[in-house]
Amino acid sequence: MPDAYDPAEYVEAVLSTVERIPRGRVMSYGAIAEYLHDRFGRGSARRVGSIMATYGSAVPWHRVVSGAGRLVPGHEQEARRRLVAEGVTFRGTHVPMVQHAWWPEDGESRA
DNA sequence: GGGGTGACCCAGT
DNA sequence: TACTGGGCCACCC
Repeated sequence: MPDAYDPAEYVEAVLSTVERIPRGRVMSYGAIAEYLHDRFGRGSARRVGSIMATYGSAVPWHRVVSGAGRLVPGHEQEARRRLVAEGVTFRGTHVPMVQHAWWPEDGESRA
């Protein structure tokens, strides 16, 4: 398909995806990149991280963690506080992804 | 146009 | 379990 790819649109997609993460669930940068890659044909975990660093403040950024379940660098305390309040369990300093990982098409009765 | 950088990820040691 | 190296891709000098 032709290049109908619009950078601003990709940013919107990332933010809107993060907003859809339910309370008590988390998504990794790589998962978001992979999910959006199906529609945009582009994108990488690094790009998602970069976008979150710039525009993340407008969305539930604490629900986005690394693939290994580590919290956002520089905001670990804040992120942990919010996640615990939402019922997320911790194993040491990281989130057990196998238990809390979420996927857009899963658990959401699509509108 | 070229090179450094980053809220990443995976495999190998 | 923790660290390292290579790959990745868009952004910013």
